[in-house]
Amino acid sequence: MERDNKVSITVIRRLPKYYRYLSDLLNKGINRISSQELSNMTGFTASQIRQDLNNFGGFGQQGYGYNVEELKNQLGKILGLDKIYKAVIAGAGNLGQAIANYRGFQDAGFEVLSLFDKNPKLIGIKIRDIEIRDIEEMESFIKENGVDIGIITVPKSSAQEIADIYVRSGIKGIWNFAPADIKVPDDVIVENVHLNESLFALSYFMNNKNDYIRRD
Amino acid sequence: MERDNKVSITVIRRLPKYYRYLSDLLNKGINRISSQELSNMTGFTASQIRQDLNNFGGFGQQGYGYNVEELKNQLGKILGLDKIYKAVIAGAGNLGQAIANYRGFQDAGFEVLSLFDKNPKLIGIKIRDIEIRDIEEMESFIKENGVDIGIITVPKSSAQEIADIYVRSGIKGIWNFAPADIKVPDDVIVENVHLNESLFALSYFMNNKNDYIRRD
DNA sequence: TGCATATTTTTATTATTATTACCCATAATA
DNA sequence: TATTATGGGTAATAATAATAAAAATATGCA
Repeated sequence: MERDNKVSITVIRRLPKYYRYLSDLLNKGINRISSQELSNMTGFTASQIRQDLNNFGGFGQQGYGYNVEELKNQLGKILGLDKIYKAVIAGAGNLGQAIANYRGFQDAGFEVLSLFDKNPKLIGIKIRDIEIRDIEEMESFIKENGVDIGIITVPKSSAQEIADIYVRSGIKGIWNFAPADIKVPDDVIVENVHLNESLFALSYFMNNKNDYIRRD
Repeated sequence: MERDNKVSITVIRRLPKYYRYLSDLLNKGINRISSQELSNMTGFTASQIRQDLNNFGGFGQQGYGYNVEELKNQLGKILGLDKIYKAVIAGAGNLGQAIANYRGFQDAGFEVLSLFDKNPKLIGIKIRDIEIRDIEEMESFIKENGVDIGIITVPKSSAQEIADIYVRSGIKGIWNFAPADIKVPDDVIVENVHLNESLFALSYFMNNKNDYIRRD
């Protein structure tokens, strides 16, 4: 699916939100939606929504709006949610277990094959049928099973080390929860979830209610 | 600390990252840093860093750079990290426990006073001295203890219900992990952590390596 | 069925916002 | 004291979003 004009990251970051609302609509049995209605739901302007979607093709119909199911499927395809991803989690602490436990990711096509930890007390335990294995076995496990995504839920101090193992094993996507910026080759994608930064932003907004430009 | 010109959210979202790097530098005993060096570390341009910081005052010195400790303290004050916040967590599942367990938040001044859940099997258990209480007691607990921040780690279906309790109890800041957009009055700040959206974005980037404008 | 009118997307244009580049004053350094 | 480093401020550029105009479809009614 080649496109001439590259899409900006700000647009891409909105797509999952559209996708979520479309899923909700579909569950409610609604099969037709206008950009104006989507605007009311999401808080983005109707024109922005139309422009965002038009980056990827004309999914709408003048005078009609968008077909919910079709648009959801199209966005799913754009986001790559029509595929199955194999993932592993490095770090079987609370956060790693929380992710392993959450059914939502599996439903979206992200299957956690195994957790890994160095703590002998955790090794062998199963989280909802997902076994915790020795971190020493991780590299060979990834290679043998063709894992796509590596999740990092270890402490900051060993995050880079884990990232290096992932890269060595051929993983091309890393979901990083450690509060550190890890270094990887250009062809490996890192998506960070920096909870600290989110919490600090909340703190700022609470303390400076009128000193920033609000945009819902 | 009144300022004429409001600051954009994109700037504010970068501040916690600067703060993190400055903390790292301070821990390494480095007490002087230039915008160029910060640029090399963070990936933002030096010019952007200077402009971001200048929104809040001239913390640097021409010909010298920035004093790490002073800049860190100033950013901390701007972010509101010079205060102590009392927080509670609604939802004592894996994610709630993960947050309660993470020392980093406490070190930054965010103290979790209690977890709440409706599951009788969890009530009474302690996570690192933090007790899990019956969700029925949450409202009175918040009022009695003057809680500042409410964290939501319950399933999507009860997220709004919890938010309503928080609002009724007088909480002014909500950290929401449920994959839903909750509705609150204007004076209540909601900071969302939508893990689904982050994961979907990762999926997009993995599938469309050259179709978006990369900006580290 | 056919026409007039309401909707609603698409495309083009304009306005706003964000980022980068540049110059100058100041401080460090040798 | 000369040279280099560096941030602050301002101007220029680029990116993003909003607006307006245009085209296509649906809907209601005679």
